[in-house]
Amino acid sequence: MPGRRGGGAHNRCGRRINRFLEPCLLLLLHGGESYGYELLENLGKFGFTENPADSSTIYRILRSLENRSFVTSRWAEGDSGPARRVYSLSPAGDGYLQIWVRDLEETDRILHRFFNEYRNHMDLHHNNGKET
Amino acid sequence: MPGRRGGGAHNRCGRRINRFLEPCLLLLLHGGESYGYELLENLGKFGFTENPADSSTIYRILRSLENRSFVTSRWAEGDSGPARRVYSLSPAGDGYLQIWVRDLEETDRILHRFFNEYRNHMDLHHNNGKET
DNA sequence: TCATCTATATGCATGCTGCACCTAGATGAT
DNA sequence: ATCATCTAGGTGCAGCATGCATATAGATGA
Repeated sequence: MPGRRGGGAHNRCGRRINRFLEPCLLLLLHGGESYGYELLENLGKFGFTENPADSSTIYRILRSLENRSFVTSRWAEGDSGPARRVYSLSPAGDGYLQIWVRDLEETDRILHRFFNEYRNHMDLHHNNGKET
Repeated sequence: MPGRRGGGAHNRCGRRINRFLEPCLLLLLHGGESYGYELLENLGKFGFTENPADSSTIYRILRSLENRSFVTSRWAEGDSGPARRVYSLSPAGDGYLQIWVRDLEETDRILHRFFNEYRNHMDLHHNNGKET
């Protein structure tokens, strides 16, 4: 299948929560300036199964954050290897991270309301669920 | 702005978690057969802010579930109003709901790993966070 | 007849994301 | 010198998910 191109989001790994990589990157940058390639490696902390995202997504999110003035960037000569575009969190970006956290907390509440509905329902019907 | 059309996903209400309406509908249908318009009203249980989704999304998800044999449908004359397309959960659909639940539990773990990273980081830097 | 509620459905635009691919500097091996 | 490989950043494309606008149409009551 050589013509097989694109294919969209089959791997739901990074897509469970919409734009989730964005707050992860903001949080990493809150710890100090960094650049795309390094951020990509540090995203492992957030414990997705395997590597969290394609590099293209990372670079695109970083540019998007810069367009909205949530980060700033400068070119820096690497000690070794090609030059790096180093990003720093701006005060506005810090505020945006706070907004993201509150948004994710709301997501968490929604998720748990679902779990409650589910358990409630399964308790009433007390069939199904796990017995094979 | 009369020409303003489309506009995509500005309202992130239903989009926090990807395809989240699907497991909600499956859970509702686990409680017994129902139809689009009624399901739309019952989605309120899941406590999104305001109404959870556009009706078009609901109808499309239901057809998509039917294409994958997770639900079956039949036409039923309403006691009042137009005919309804009544959906029932299939055994495969029940299994699919279980898969969704496990998937959402994984999403929950990822979310909480983020919260842990966040709190950890903010504890260390013990500035920022909430003091205005 | 007409407005309104119920009910289902389609068209379009936009946003997000993964895969394939491209460019290019640095580094070490052959 | 040439080449493979690692580092680093980036673009193009396709596909999916979704909200808004709109269309269709039966039922109901003013």
